[in-house]
Order: sequence, then C-alpha cells, then structure tokens
Amino acid sequence: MPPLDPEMFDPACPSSVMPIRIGEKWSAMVLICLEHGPRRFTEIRTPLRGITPKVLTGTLRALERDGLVTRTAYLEIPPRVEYELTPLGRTLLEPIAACRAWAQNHLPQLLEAREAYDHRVSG
Amino acid sequence: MPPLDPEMFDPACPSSVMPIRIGEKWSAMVLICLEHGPRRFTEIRTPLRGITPKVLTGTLRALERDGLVTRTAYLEIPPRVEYELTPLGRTLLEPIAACRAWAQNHLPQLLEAREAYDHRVSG
DNA sequence: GGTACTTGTTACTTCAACGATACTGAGTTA
DNA sequence: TAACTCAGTATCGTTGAAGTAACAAGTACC
Repeated sequence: MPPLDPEMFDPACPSSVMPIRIGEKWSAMVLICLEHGPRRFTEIRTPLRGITPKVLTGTLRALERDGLVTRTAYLEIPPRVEYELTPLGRTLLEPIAACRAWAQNHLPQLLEAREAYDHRVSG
Repeated sequence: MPPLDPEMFDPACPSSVMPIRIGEKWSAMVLICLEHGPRRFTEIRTPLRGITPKVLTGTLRALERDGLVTRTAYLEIPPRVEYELTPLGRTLLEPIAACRAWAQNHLPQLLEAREAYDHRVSG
C-alpha cells in the first residue's frame, strides 16, 4: 500500500466551500423542496417544521449567493416571493439523492452501532 | 404543481444524524484517507495539513462511534494505532465520491456566482 | 542527561449556526 | 377598528465544532 499523498487535499480545500452538508440542518431539504418548481417562503416553511423564519431566510440567502436558487419578489400586497432552483442548483439534486439513498439503506446500521458504542462507554 | 407534503421530512430527521457533511472540515477526508487500507494516526494527519491532534482524535472517535471505522491499538513502544474502514464505512465512499465529482465539475461556477453576488451587495 | 518519537489528553478560547420570541409594514377583509 | 396576510427583521441566548497551547508516558538514540 503506497503512502498517502501529502498533497491529496488542496490547502484551499474545495470541500470547505461546498454549499450544503449531508446532515446539515436545512440546506439540502430546502433544495429538495424546490425540486418540482418555484415555491414561496411560507410554502417551504411548512414541511420544514420548526425552522424559524430567521434561519430559513439565512439558508435561502446562502443558496442564492451560491447561485443555486433565485429569488423573485413580486410587488403585491400581501407580498409574494418565489424561490426557484437554478440549473446549477438542479445539478446538486443528484449527489443529494445519492446521500439520501445511503441514509435510507444504512442509517439503521449506523444508529445501531452508535447505540452499542454509547452503551459500551457509559453503561 | 401539487403542494408540498407537510410530512415529507421525518421530524426525527434522518439527515440530522448523518455522519458526514459535504464540505465538513474533516470527516469525509478522513474516510477517503482510509480508502486503500488501514492507516496510522500520524499518517492520516499528514495530508490533512493543519488538523490539530485534538480535532483528528475527535473526528476519528465520532467515526468509530458510528461504526464507520475501527481503531486497533498495538501494545508497543512507541505506541501504534491503526484505523480502518468497516464495511459500513466503505459504503459511504460512494456518495462521497458523488459529492466530490459534483464539486469537481461545478465548484468554479459556484464560486463565480458567489463572487458576483458579493460584488453586487457590497461593491 | 537530554531529546525525540507516537498517540494522544486537558484546559481555555473563539466563532458560527441554531433557536425562541417578538415585532414590522401595507393593504384588505370583517 | 380590529384582525389577518406574507415575508420577513430585531434582539437575545444556547450550543457545538474548531482552534491554541501545553503536557504526558515509556523507550530509544546521541
């Protein structure tokens, strides 16, 4: 087995700027909500039970900044704002799906291991 | 377009217990280091330039807890400890690869969008 | 005797994400 | 005149991950 290449990870590590994290609280879920077309703020908020407007705003702003979603505000009363996936954002659905599939198939095993470990270390 | 299913995400959200995060600082990189066989603490540390021993220890413990790596300590002087992927940990390499591929192909576009956004909002 | 090697530990600090709660503005409805 | 709608802001507090720095233990090497 050859030694590890000391340069195998870029010092300005690409992964550190990745927009979403598997297991991150909200970003991936927001993108999934937009899968089938534009959605409104309140509409996204519903399935993400428990997300506060402040956090959802922050999440959406981050996704917008990274060119993954667009924000369109209509000058109406009451206000209407629509969020939509960009083509770039849509490409992210694929790796997200791979991760969701992994979770689907292996999460029970992971949780079992975790429980067994916790049981070993502290009764 | 049908409305979003309010139940589409489990309240005990599976993704919130996912062991790695795309873009997380270290977990995915550690798993990748173990791809080709068992590695020692210092060996892993080298390509992860900048990781402190405390953080690497914590990362490895978390992966061990989740049943993704095993830790084998040999009673030698100086001490020798080997970390190795479990079969479960090995299955995670696939979604990680999908995410790395995404980053490889689309990161420049994302960074470009980010720069343009930052330029717009604060000159 | 002093230093290095290996795999960590401990104490302290910093920072960003997350969260709870309350509030805003403009018009429309009851 | 009060309540309601939507898309957020404002303020404050909590939490966890990460970072810094120093230290440890046993043996081998100089």
